[in-house]
Amino acid sequence: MKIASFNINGVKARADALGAWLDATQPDVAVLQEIKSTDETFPRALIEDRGYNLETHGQKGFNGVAILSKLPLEDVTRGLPGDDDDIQARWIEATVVDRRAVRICGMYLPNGNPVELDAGGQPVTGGKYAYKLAWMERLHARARDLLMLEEPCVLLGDYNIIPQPEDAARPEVWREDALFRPESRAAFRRLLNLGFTEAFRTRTPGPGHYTFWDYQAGAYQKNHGIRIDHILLSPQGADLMRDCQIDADVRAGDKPSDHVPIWVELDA
DNA sequence: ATGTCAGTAACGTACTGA
Repeated sequence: MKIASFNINGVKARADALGAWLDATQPDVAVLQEIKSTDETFPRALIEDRGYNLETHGQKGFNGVAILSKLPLEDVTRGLPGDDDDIQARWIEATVVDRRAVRICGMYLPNGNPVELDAGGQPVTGGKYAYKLAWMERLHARARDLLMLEEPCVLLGDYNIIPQPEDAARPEVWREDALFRPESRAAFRRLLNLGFTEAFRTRTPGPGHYTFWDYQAGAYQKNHGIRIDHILLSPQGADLMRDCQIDADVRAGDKPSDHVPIWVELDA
């Protein structure tokens, strides 16, 4: 079972690029982020005409996530638990059953910029950085509950976290950014420390592997990228891993997203 | 040195969020 994540930066603006990638890569399951579309205005035919089932969790103008799958999507839930007042569309879950049942959790983790800290160095309440860190607390709680099921589970998407200096071409540029601040990286480590495996790094160590390049200043041509899209596997999921790759060449296509897909192949 | 893009409100173009 090939399971992919792709921040497409606007599904309606990305019809050609998304269609071409689906045709070329043929994932069994894919999660999308930043669809920037409501459920009603999502271009469903783009997905369904290729034989995929589709579940969306959209929002007008920004954010928005979706899951598509060649097999049926079961037990679909929308929204990250833990804050009923949070209206941002950033989380969707579904179960896909082939030889094994796999729980798929697609996320668009908050960016968190600008970083606003008070005189004591604490994130300012109501600010975007505080929202990011609070969202990661809720993610930790959900991830802990999912681990207790002791089943193959995949948490994937745009984490908006640069885990280590080698995950940025120029880490010094990101030092004070919400994607690389110590609090953000510590929250990501706490997630891993629950017992999840970061799929890409079990197979490909070292610098130079990125999933995002800014549209500005020729970042892709200079390979000034960052690795912020990740796939985390529960222990039962990690047992099944066969491969994990970043489709970096997608960034060189026509009208590309600023992110590229990352995928994992499970023996499931 | 600078450099972009998608979507909104609204039909110009400034604004938001990345």
